[in-house]
Amino acid sequence: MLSDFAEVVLSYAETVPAGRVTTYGSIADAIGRGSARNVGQVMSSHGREVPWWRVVRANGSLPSFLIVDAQEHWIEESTPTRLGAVDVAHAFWSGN
DNA sequence: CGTGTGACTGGGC
DNA sequence: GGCCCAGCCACAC
Repeated sequence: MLSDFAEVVLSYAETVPAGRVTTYGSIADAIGRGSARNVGQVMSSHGREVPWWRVVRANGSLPSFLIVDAQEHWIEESTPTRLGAVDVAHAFWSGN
């Protein structure tokens, strides 16, 4: 059973288009609930059901145990990256 | 109801 | 560039 909060976070993640990314803090901001940490917690427990590689840290990175898999997706979706992390300045998606 | 926890973040040094 | 720290807030105990 997912909490309402988790459901909102996951559905937002689903709306991020391929080749683009959004950040933990931005999601919390966009949905008007919780904080970046909460979003991270949701991704930790339920991220497997959504395109989790399109949800990154504010600096474009992800925790080490995911970075390798994420890079494969980024390459496949032509997401702009730089030094192994997403180039947030170019790939950031604000819900538009 | 109090505490601890965390795929986080921005600021200070 | 890096490290440390306080603030953040939903959730499980």
